[in-house]
Amino acid sequence: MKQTRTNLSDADTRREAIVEAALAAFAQSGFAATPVTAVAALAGISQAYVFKLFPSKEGLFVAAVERCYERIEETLEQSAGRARSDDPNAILSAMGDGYAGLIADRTILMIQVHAQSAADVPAIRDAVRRGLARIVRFAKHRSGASDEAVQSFIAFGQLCHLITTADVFDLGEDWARLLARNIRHVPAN
Amino acid sequence: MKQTRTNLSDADTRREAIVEAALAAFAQSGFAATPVTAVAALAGISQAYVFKLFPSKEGLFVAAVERCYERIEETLEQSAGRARSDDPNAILSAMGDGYAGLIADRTILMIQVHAQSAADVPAIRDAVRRGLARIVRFAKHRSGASDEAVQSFIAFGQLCHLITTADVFDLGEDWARLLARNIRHVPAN
DNA sequence: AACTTCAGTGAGTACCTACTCACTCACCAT
DNA sequence: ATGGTGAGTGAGTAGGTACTCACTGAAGTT
Repeated sequence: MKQTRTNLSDADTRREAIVEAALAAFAQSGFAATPVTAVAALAGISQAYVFKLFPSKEGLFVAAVERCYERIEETLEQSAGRARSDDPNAILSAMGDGYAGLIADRTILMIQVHAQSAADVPAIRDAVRRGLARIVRFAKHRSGASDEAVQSFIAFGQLCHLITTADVFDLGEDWARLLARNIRHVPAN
Repeated sequence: MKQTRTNLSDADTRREAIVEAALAAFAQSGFAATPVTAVAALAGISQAYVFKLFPSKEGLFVAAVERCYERIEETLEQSAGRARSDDPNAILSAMGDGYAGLIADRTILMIQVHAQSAADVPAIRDAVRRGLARIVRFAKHRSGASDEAVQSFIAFGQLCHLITTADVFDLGEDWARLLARNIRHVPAN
């Protein structure tokens, strides 16, 4: 029995730290190209202990993807509360602002891109589906916007991912300006 | 001197075959997770010879990405010719139809997704940029549509990629139908 | 003091993979 | 025949990486 702490046990604290490190590490190089040692080093522990707390590299990646979508939903929720009116489009727009801030450091954005790329692994594909389901449902019900508006919200989010991964912002060329027009972009300080 | 053939030399024929094999192999597992042996096996030659014709795995992948965007541009061009009217939106719509057919077998779609995921490699990021530039410029000038319409064309293309990688078509759930609404989808044969 | 529990690790194992190199073989010109 | 050229490969090398396991050490329990 462990009731000396009302907080998480030490192992759970570690698990948290590892997921956080996994977000950062996998965001950099993706699922296949990121060794578990990189995650362990970032978390400041041995690689062996990572495998004691997570069943496999795949399981660790799935945990990171889940955390990623949780954080997106939280962010949408908070920013929806900051909308100036109850107009569905105003709420969606506020969510867009919040999301732009969230992905400023690219971590959450790149995890999604890498997860999409690794979605041939069934467990990863399922995690992406569950995450998408959460976000789409939340955006729809919280904003009350039309299906078309929510779909467009997601579509332009994907465009934003593309622009960011290819570093098209601030490129100056005609096609680049066309793509990036009116896309919210918070530079990563 | 080699002028007994007006066609490609044998080495160039091989190069072609290898790029074709690379498209298929990399589309399956992505850049990092696809060994060059897989490409070689698919092309029916030894791995050593692949490295004689391409400088590195990275160079091979870049060649595949370039081929991918070439094929997209060709497809857009052909399908634009089939538009029923000169109305910009009709032309863009015809391009969308053509693209939906092109990505039916997922190869061209997945190469783009994997390239985006591997875009931290400078040469790959540049290939993506060049490809995007071609497509955006072509779509804009050939259709004569507004910047907004072209941007939307690309954004919904990205949404289509997401839906496809996560296998959301035919999922039946509310959020899945919302996302896939009016997205062209040609089932793979 | 003896025992249990649990966070944590060093040092493997077994396998994979990018890339190289010395070599073969078929064909052609002289 | 002889020698050159270019397609093509078998057999490496060097390094990386997912995952395992026997172990340590500290803290609590009895």
